[in-house]
Amino acid sequence: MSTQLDEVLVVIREQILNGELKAGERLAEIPLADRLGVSRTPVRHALTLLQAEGLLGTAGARGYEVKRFSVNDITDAIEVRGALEGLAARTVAEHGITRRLRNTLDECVAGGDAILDVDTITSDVDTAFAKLNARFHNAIVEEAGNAALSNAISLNDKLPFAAAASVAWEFTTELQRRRMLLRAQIEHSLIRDALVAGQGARAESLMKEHAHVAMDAVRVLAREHADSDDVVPELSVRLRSRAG
Amino acid sequence: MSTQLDEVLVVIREQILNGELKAGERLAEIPLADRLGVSRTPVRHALTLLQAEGLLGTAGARGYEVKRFSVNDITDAIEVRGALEGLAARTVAEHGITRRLRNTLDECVAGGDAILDVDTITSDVDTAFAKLNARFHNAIVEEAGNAALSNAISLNDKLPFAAAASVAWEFTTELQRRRMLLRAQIEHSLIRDALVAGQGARAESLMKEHAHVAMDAVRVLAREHADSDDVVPELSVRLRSRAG
DNA sequence: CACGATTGCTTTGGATACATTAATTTGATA
DNA sequence: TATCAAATTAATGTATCCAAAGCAATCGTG
Repeated sequence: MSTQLDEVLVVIREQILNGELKAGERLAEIPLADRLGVSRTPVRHALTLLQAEGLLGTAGARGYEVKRFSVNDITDAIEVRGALEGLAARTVAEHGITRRLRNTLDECVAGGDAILDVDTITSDVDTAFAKLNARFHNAIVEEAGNAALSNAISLNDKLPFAAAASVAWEFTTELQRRRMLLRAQIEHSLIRDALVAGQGARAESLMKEHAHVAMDAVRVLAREHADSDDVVPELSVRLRSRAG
Repeated sequence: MSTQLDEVLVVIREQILNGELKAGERLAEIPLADRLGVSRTPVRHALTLLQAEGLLGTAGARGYEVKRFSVNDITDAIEVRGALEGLAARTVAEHGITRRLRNTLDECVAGGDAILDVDTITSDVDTAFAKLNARFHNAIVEEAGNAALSNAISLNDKLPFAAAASVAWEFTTELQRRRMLLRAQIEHSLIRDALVAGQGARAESLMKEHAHVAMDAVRVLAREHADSDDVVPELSVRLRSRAG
């Protein structure tokens, strides 16, 4: 069962991502509440939470405004994810991988091989790969069993395009898509190997390097907007909708 | 000017840390609001934020409860800080240290030398050192200029004893205190050197290792409670009050 | 004509009242 | 006596109302 607060939270997040709420735009409670058809109460609540998430900043002495995100802001957030997931990978390797995680990772790697064994990388393919990718990353983080780490990652994942689930991009050429997915798949396989072998330092550095797949993808997609703030809507239209 | 929400937030945080609100205790809005002399509105607001901070968990389908923190939870959070500050240090080293940061770090190191050049480490000494320590760490993180990173660190710092400012402990012996502070001071000096020399990998690994000072301190202080949950109040009485 | 102050309007923060949902207790039946 | 169901109670979620704090605009004065 979903409360109004949750819905408002989700809707505002989406509207920030798809550019319906523009960067720098001031968010007043009353217009928002009217537009969403609820009272000010859940809206106010949502705004403070979104500020805590880093999607909103304070607008002067009064009210909030949508934060601007440049390409650098996005790649910075992805690098943070790399550092955190790197710690997760090292922890898992040092504690010894469990049978359960081993199975999950094997499934993800095998599934990735199966998905990518096609002639042309259609948009369905990278949508499917995105799911596997998210499962792979989440499994490792959970297995680390570090609550503070999970906390930090889930906060970071709320920033635009920082989440590991954001791999499914609308690349312009099929070659780009293929190369990025193959690279990710190979790295997944290596990370699994390092975890199985208990190679903590190697797992960590592989995972940090692995974040560069997403960083490079963002840079390629946003090349022409490198210095501009507010590339979020631009990138959003190129992020395949992965509903369900 | 401080709003009611901010005050309530601070008060509840403190009461969780000093054990006035016990781990596992269920937090209902009305009693809390009564006790704090405000309405339910700011209390509800604060509770959701504290949940986002990781200090509260959900109690079944309804309401919140104070999270339990074991020694491992605390050291885990400190290790997360190490990973994040490690990234900050590497970033700063790779971008090249600014004159401004260089000055700040030099001041912190020199200040630490001066503070520690005494016959006996009184409790005032480590209180003073804690201030310098916080300044040292904050300066590096800020200089990295990564908003997502700052975000993640400030979230993590809200977990019990995870913040770099939590170095001032009530150790039982003067020898323990001296050894810990000297170790921290030496590492600060090395980190500064690595940053100045542009040695990114070294700065990162030094910073990660540096977090182990705090981890070790927590373990020593909480040795007798290693397995118990809810060591937070126990540690809190041993954390020197650093008001001002 | 310009600058400042006062007044009025807009907007946010807080409290209270109302509705809705979960939990607990009591009663009835097996 | 135990279990299940229904009803009552308690607590949460939402809306509206009230007060206080900014911001703007207009009017007055220098």
